Formats: sequence, structure tokens, C-alpha cells
Amino acid sequence: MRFPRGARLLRHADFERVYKQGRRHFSAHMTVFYLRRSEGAGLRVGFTVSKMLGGAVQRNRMKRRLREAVRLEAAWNSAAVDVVINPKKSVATADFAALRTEISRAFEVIQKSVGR
RNA sequence: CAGCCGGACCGGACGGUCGCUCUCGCCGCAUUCCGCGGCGCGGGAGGAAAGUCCGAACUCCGUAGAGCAGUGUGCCGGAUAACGUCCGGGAGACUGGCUUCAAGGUCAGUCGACGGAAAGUGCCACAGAAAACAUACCGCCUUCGUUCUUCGGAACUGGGGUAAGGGUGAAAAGGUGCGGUAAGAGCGCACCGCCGCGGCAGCAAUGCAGCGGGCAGGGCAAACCCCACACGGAGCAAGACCAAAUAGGGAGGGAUCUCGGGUUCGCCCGAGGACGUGCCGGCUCGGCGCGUCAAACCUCCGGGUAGGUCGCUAGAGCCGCGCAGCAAUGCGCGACCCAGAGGAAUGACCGUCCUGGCGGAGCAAUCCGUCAGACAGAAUUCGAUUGGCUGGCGAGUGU
RNA sequence: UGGGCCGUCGACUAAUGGUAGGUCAAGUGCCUUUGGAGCACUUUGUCUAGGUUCGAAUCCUAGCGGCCCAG
Repeated sequence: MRFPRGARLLRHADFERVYKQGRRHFSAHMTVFYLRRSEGAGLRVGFTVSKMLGGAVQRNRMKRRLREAVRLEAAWNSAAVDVVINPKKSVATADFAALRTEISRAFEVIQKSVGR
């Protein structure tokens, strides 16, 4: 499964829209925001890792691990949904298998809530 | 142990699968353009990219003048694009050895923000008589005065001399020795220190010896300050180009703020006021401007935001050799191309091995399990500075 | 990218270059039938390393940590 740039959420305006109008799903290592898009198709995922979570090394590591977990677990054939993941500090050190199961559960919830 | 030199050492090593990003090539889609997607070859974090602080490149803005601020640097010479960096040298300080009565000299090592205290101001607690145009507390002396006297001399709220001795302090108006004196004193002499003069050596800082002078007056400028020198401001979110949506800006008409003048009665010219505001990029003086002094409405015209493209990586580059130089470094020749993202590219998993810690088994070699393998990641570029680990040397000095 | 500020007992704060002080907290004792309150006493500190100075929390340099502002 690939995870190219086109499937990423990159625009500031998109992030703002998801935060303001979207729904939230909480879990142990992260908070997931999601919002159904009216146009286009397919899933788009973005990450927000603020400076409070550590230096550049820590933050880049969190993003890489999350990207890999999303690449392996996301439901790619879903409807047009924008997702933003806010990690917590434990993402840098947690077991990678736990991250995978958590991401997988989060997408199940999103599918149920948005799919209908 | 400090020190010096080196390191092609630091997400341990090798292999595999999947994925990310960039250049190039090919293919497909859209083809009105920007483009979107796939496949393949290749490139893809560090000595310090990070932090720090200083300097430069580059870019834009500014640049009539005078004065005052402000900031930084501060022995000398050199290197460099430049520096507060680097290299070399010299005063000076500290520690130890030798020498000397001592001061001092000399050798070795380490440090070395080091212009001016004879421009001015300020500070120097406690202690001490006195802490800065010096001073007489205890002492010491007395050729002075008075009193007493056993006529030897003794005493004093007395006068005078004295900076040798005591004591205080971080610091008390050169040091040591000899002479000298009533007691003392650079009062005299020798050596050392200091000041001045010219000489020699050196590019210079400075050093060396000589001559002359008995000798100037504390410390602090990493206190204010003075002197010399340097400094326009901002920073790749600089800046250039293209350019939505929405909102809004400017010009002219509409339409004379006041006074004066003119008038073809449309308005025009000159002077002035009030308010607001811009520049001389910190301030002042002084100066140069600009706008408004009715709104709706009508006509015409920029510019900018989101976003995109460029800037954006071949360079004060890196490696090797030679030459010049004590060195920093420079010059010459050869070879090489080595990241360019932009919500921001290096990750995940598997296997084998290495090193270390912990636990267990074993007499032991060893085996099993588990955890870990620095600091940290390009954000315009470059120079400088600030780590850990490790290998070698370790003469001399200290313990 | 540029600029500014701050680190003092466990907590909050003072201190012209000259003995680091106060409040609360903590501990011990007194008082009280007990607890609280009160009283007395005690403990503990200048972020780190160098330097200037006779003397540094203060001045200088370097490092560590934290906060804030502008675009």
C-alpha cells in the first residue's frame, strides 16, 4: 500500500476546516479529528505535531511512525474524508504494533460514523 | 592528572521486503494551459547540519547638513573576503627548582580582556592613630621650658624632633645591607627597583648596556569616564515575477476652509489658518514635504492577500600531490560533483552478527532471556566558536 | 529570522560590590484532656564553570534551563 503526497492533507485551510467543523475520536496515544468532504474522492490524512511535544528530532520521529502506521492500516477505499491526527508524547516511544492497532480501530470508527 | 597529536569513530555492522523525496529517461491520462498517475537508473543529513556569538556573501530600503547619543573593539606583527576568529612574538602574573642575608636573578611549566589612574567624578565595608593635597595612637629622642632633687638625675595634659620599631588592614609615601645620628630619615654609599636622556638591536610591541637624577606617590576603568578606531537599516518570512474569491484604495467630476486680488461669472492666482500625517530610520536643531477642511452618486485606474513560480544550491567547495612560510595560510597542478524540502523528504518489519548492562543456569569456558548502543537532524549560503568517545606520545613539571 | 527578560531555602519574595533577610511550609519543644491557634528554637539556598576585585547573589566571559515579544 502506498501513501503518496496526494493522499496527504497539506493546506492550512484544510486543517482549519477539519478542526472547526469536524468530529473527534480519542485514544491512548493520540486524538483523531475527521470530516466528510463534499467534493472529490478518497481519504486524506494530515498530522499536527506542535513544539510542545519536543525538539525537531522527536517531532519528526513521531510523524514518520504515524505515517508508516497509517500507510499500513488505513481504510483506503473509503469515502471522501479528511483526517487530522494529533499525537501525544508517548507516540515517540510506544510499541509500534500498539500504534497500528490503535490507528486501525480509529479508522473503523470513522467508517461507521461517516460511511452510512 | 594536566598537556600535545591523530581518528577514513559516534542512531553499531551486513543483507532482504515494503514505503517517502529529488534529478533524468520512458509510458499513460488530461490535453486550452498549470498538471495528474505509473515504471526504471541514480542521489538523499552532521562533525558538529544543532546551539552560540561574531564576521561576511547576497537582496531590498535609505543616503542635504550639523551636533549629541548608542554599540563594539583595545600590547605588537602577520593571515584572511571579513571578524571579537586564527598564527607568531613581547610585557606581565602564578607554581616549582637553583642561587642570594634579602630584594632580585635564572631555568622549566601554566596562564595571559594587556590603551589611559599626571583630565575629571565616584568607591575603598570591618579593623586601624591615620585610607589619600597623608597621618603622630603606642613608642623613640631632646641641645628647649617648668617643677623637684639625695646634684647622678627624675617627672610633665608642656614645647620640639622623628616614619627606624609595635599594632590594624587586601593595601600605610621604594626594598636589602652598611655607614650615619640625640633618636631617626635617600641623610650618605653599594646592589636592586623607579624616572629622564640619548645610543644600539628589532618592521613593531619591546629588549640591552650606558649616563644623569635621591625619587616622583595607593588601588579599582570586567565603576562612570577619557583617548583611538570601526559601525546607515533590515533580513531568504530578504527580494523578483504571475495572480483567485471577498473587502477596500487612488484620481477627476460632484464641490471655494478663511482672507485678498482678478474675472469671460465657469472659475483662476496669491497669502494664511486648523487638523492629520510622512521623511532626514535613536534624539535635537534645522529643514523638506503631503493630505483634508461636505456626503451620496458617476467615470477611469493601480496595488495587494490566499495560492503558484523563481531566489535554491558548483561553492572564499572537497580530495590528493608539489612549492613558499616557524605557523595561521597562500600559490600551482591533477581529480571529483557531494541533499535541496516547503504542514517540511531517511521510516517500518524480518534475519544473522558485534559491544555493554541486568536476571537465570553452570566449577568454569559458555549458554538462554531481556534491555540498550551519544548528542542531535538540513530550512539562503559560507567562515569562526562551543562536545563525547577512542588510539598514540607523555621528555620536562606537579601529586 | 530578529529582539528582550529571568534563574536566590521545599514555595513566594528582599538585599547602594561589604554578615544572604522575611513570610508560609517542615521538624523539635512548651501550652492544652486532645486537636487547632499561640509562643520559643532549629534545619535548608544565590543555576553551573572560569575570571576581575582585598572582597561577587550583584561586574565580565562561556555554558545550562525557562519565559516573553515582533514579522
